[in-house]
Amino acid sequence: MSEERVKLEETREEFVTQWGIMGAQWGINRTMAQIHALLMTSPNVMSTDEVMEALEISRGNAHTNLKDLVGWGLIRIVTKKGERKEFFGAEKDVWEIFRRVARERKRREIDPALETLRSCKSATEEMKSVEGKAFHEQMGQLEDFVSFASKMGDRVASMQHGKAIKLAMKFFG
Amino acid sequence: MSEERVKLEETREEFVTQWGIMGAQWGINRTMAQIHALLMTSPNVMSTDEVMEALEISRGNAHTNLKDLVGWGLIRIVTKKGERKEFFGAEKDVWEIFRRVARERKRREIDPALETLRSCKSATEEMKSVEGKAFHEQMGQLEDFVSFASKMGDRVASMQHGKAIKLAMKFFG
DNA sequence: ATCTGCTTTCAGTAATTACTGAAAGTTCAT
DNA sequence: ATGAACTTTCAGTAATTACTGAAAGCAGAT
Repeated sequence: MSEERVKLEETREEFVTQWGIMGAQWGINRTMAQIHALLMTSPNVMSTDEVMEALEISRGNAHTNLKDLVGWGLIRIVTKKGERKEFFGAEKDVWEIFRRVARERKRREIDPALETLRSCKSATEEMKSVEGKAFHEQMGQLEDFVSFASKMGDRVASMQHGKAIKLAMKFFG
Repeated sequence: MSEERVKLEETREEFVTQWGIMGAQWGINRTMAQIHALLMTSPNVMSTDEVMEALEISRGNAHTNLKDLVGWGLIRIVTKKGERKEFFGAEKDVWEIFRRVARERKRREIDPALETLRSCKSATEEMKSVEGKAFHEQMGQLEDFVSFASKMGDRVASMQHGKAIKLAMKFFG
């Protein structure tokens, strides 16, 4: 039985590591992704000190990344009565995780990018040269695509899990 | 008329900068994204030296990132007859860009991550403890979601632009 | 007012990632 | 074989990003 414990912990570490790598590839800081993985697979909420110990990181690092994760809406602060310290628990439902990430990335990254595309498009609105027209056209296509994808994302992210599944079925069927 | 040139170049720089920022946020190296932006908005193919000059970067840097972009299928090498040197031209169709990025990210990042999820899932297959079962279940949900999303991506990416638009219309309609 | 237990900040440092530039490699023409 | 015109590599360096740990801040208990 304790053998099982050991194997579980090993497996969990494998997962934490891989989730960290994946996060890094997608522009999320490695530690943040690892903390997320840790909490996602923790049966109980964890304190800052527990996170520090599990990942062998400093208090400052743990603190910053925990608060960032709260900012992304991926974990929540839990206070136990009688205890002064904060505990953290992760959202475990994958669909909900997806929705929150989608929403935040849109807000933080897509919207500003769209702003630039629009500005570049309108700055070249009246141009007469072939180059100017081509550039304007290219900006228009990018803007259309990005804003379209963004709207799609919104739509999907605001659906209930069940509805999304149904829609997906149509797709494959 | 030359005033227009100046404004166009300024605007193009704005775009190159923003595309670089966006790339960085999505885990792509800034310079690579900037070169991509530059070539996407260039009426003609460009040589390594022209890219170096336009972005004020070294030969090594230009070379590495140009070749990486070729690896992603986002730009192609063009050789002019009589000329020995290589020129580079970007795919400009946004749908095609999307398809290629989707395909590459799947191959490079999603598939390996899925591999780990499956391995973690099967390593905890037979566990009897509550923690073991919960972990196994969580891996299963993640695997289902990731592989589902990946399949969806495949599907969309292998569609013709027109078909995708139709599908999207159903969606909004 | 002071202490205790915790959270937050941040200057300094470490680790990682990206870039430079020069040298080596390649290819083709003579 | 030699050289010209390019491409490729890579050791060294710079820039960026992430982390540490100690100090400061804060809130409730005494």
